[in-house]
Amino acid sequence: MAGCAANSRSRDRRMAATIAEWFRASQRALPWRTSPRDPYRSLVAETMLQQTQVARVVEKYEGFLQRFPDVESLSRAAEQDVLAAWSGLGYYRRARNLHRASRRIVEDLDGRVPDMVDELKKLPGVGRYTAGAIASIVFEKRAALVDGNVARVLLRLEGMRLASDDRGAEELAWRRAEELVVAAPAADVAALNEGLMELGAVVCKPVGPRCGECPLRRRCAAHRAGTQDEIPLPKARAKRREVFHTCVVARDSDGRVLVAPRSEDGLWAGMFQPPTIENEGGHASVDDLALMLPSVEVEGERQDFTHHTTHRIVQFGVHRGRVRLREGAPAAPSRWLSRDELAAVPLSNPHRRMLLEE
DNA sequence: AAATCGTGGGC
DNA sequence: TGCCCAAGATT
Repeated sequence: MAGCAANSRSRDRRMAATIAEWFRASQRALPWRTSPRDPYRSLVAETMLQQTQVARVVEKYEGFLQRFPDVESLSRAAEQDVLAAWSGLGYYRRARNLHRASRRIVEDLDGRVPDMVDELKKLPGVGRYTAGAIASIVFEKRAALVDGNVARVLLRLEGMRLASDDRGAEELAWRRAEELVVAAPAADVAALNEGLMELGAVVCKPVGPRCGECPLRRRCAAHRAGTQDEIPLPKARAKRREVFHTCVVARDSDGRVLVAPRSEDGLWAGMFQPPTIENEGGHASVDDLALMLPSVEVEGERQDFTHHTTHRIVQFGVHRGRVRLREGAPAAPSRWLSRDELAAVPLSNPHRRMLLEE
C-alpha cells in the first residue's frame, strides 16, 4: 500500500529530525569534530575509532597528527614510524592500512580523499562503516553508516531480539540506517549519523540504557516492551588459547637492549620485541634461551605476567640478561637500542612494559 | 565465511 | 580481583 510506505517514510523523516536535533544540542567536543571537517583528519580518526573506544582514541589522536600532520607526510613516512605512532592502540593492521591508503591517495588521487562511498571503500582499511562515515560526515553525502552503537540503537528501536553479530541483525540495521538517511533532509544527514552513534554511546548504552533521557523512547519498541536490557542478545564468545612467550631482555655494557621486529603477519605484526621463544604448554627453559642467544648470559630469575588479547592468553616470562662478549653488529633484523631509541620504535603494550618499565 | 586482530574499562 | 565485553576490516 502506497499510503503505508508514505507513512513510514514520514515517520522516518520525523525520527531523523529528532536525532539530528538532539545531536546538535548535546554533542561532545572531540578533537576531530572540527568545522569544517578535514578529510585526512577524519580518515585518521575513523580508522582509530574502529573497534576502539572514544577515550582511547582521544589519547593518541593529537600525537599521531602532530607526527603526520597531512596526507603527504604520512605517505612519505616509513611504515615502522607509523606503527610506532600507533603503539598502544592495538589492531596494528589498521596503521599499515592507513599508511597504504595515504600512499594511494597521494600517488593515484592527487592527494585528495575520495568523497563517494564506492571510491572510499577501495582504500585499504576502509570498509562499509568508515566509507559511510567519511562520505556523510565530511562530504555531507547521503550515505548511511552502522557501527556497534548504531546497530544497538536500531535493534532496540525495532525491538529485535537478535545478537549483534547475527546476519539478520546486520542487514536490518543497515536497511534502517539507509531508510533514515533517505528520509532525512540533506542538511541533516551528517547530524543524523553522528547522532545515532552518539545516542548509542551516551544514552542507549550496552548496559543500563538511560531511556529516561532518550529522545526516541516513545518510538522505541524495546522500551515499550521493557526488553532494552536484553537487546542485543549476547553473542558467542571467542575461544582463547594460551600461549607462552619466554623473553630475554638483554643489555649491553652501555645499557642498550636487543630487539627485533616480529613477523609481518599474525599477532603484533611488525612490532618490536626482545628475543622470544613462543611455546604452547609452558615456558622455554634457560637452556633453550641460551641456545638461541649464545652471546648473552641469561639470568635464571624470571618475571611472569599475563596479557590477554581477543583470541589469546599470553603468558609472558621475562628473563634479564647481559652480553657476554662484544661482537659486531647483530644478525640482520636485530638491533641494540638505547632507551630513547626504543621509545621511537613500534611496541605493543606488554613489550613496552617489559622493555621500558620496571 | 569463519577466524583473526589489542586494549582498557566496567562490574 | 578476575572475568567479560566492545563490534570493523580483512582473508
